[in-house]
Amino acid sequence: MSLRLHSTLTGHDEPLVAGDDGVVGIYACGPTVYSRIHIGNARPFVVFSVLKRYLERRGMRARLVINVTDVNDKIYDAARAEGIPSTRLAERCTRQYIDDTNLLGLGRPDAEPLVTGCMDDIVALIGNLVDRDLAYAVGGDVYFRVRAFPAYGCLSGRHLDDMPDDDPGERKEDSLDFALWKGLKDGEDAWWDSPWGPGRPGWHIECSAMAERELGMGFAVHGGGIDLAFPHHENEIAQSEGAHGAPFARIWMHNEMLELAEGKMSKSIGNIALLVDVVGRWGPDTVIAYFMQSHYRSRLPFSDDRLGEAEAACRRIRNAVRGLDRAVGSAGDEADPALTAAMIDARTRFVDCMDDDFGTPGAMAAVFDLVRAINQALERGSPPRGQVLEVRLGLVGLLDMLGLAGLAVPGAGDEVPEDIRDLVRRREEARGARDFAGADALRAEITARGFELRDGADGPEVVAAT
RNA sequence: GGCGACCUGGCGAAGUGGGAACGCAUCGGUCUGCAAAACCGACAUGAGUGGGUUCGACUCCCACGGUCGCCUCCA
Repeated sequence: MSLRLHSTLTGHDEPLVAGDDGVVGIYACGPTVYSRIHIGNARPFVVFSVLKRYLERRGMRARLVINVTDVNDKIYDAARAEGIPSTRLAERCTRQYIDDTNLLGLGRPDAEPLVTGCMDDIVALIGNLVDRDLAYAVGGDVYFRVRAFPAYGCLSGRHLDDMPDDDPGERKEDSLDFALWKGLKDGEDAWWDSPWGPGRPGWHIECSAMAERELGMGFAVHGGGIDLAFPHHENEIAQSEGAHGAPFARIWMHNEMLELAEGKMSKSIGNIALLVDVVGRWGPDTVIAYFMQSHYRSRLPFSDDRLGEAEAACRRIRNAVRGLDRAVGSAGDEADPALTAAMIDARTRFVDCMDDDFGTPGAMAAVFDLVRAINQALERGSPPRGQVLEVRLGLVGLLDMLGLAGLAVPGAGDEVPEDIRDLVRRREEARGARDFAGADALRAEITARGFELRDGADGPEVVAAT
């Protein structure tokens, strides 16, 4: 069974196949760096990072490329508003983007090209298109001649005849044509030389150039938010396939948008929640679980309630791991066959779901079924140490494929300070003396300090309140 | 106006032409000095509405209603 992914290009699930070098090349459009990224921007980062992770855990080789757009009108505007050079703003925001996404603990992409670092590739690609008469220079700008590329519209299902036929303005031959190179204008403080004069690349050409440079033509997966399908990805196809006469990307994988009560989250609307704030408040595991519990092609409501549910779900998994860790010490000697069966069943269902268009919700469901089986087994008796360790390893293996292995790691919050331990001891003494009023006062004190007391059969347990 | 998606229990959310996963919440139980936490169990005779195809549809087709996205910057 191989992994299949839904492609926007065909409207169907397509088999994922590695390139000739055995590597699955994945390119995802990254952020434009003019402010901190919001939680919506994080969705493709999480989706494609976890996709790569899953492929590698399944023994495939994958190369993930997520670019950084560090030249753009919005960067000029934001820098002007701040009164600093646009290059400085872009550098600062790029660093923040790296810092913020690092908080997720999903690792870095294999390559994160900057537009400013690929100017030669971009100029060469534009030159190629001009040579082929697919582009024309006029007054310092260069435009792509859309009607000269017959397949235009193949990705978004649009037909040229349906497109609005506006006034093309003074420079463009046709209103549909889009800019490959924008000549330097007043107020722009960063520019590059080109055969057509000083200026900067258009928004779409950069991704064509960077994807080809990092992955070659005909790579496996090109991704990004569904809102980029048109015109951005449509234009990328026109540029790259126009220049080479060869397929650009085989599967176009688009994630849906985050949704708020007021509509989708967008910098333009201003209803944003910054990734750094969301992760800071809920922690990386909750944020990743929040994404993984819905399918990447579904719109996903964003709210405190949703994150709160994800947190509760994470807690359920953490508790099962804690249960296993406790069971290692009190192990019996009779293996629990139902537990082993549940382990195998969960792994099979997990992989089936993941292979079917990256079905992370079904994969999560498989994890929860295993969690219940673990809890039931531990309630029934004490499985032997070997089985406990095997199941723990299996569970962590599944979590790791989703980027959630952190749920099995005792967090820093689990380290209980000595003064708290002392309060617990004093409460136990009070309880032993049947001084329940004193015991309850001490419990309130522990709670007030941000810890949660859990009385169990083996005595009290203290964990950091979440 | 053009293109497209979606409508599943209180909420979120999957899969599937023939038993409607999973999570949250709720309720019942176990545990406890009492709680909390944790765990266990229960929880949609039904999938926006109306037709059609089929032995049989939530799952396919059509219509209607509703929600939303793209068509301009957007993950």
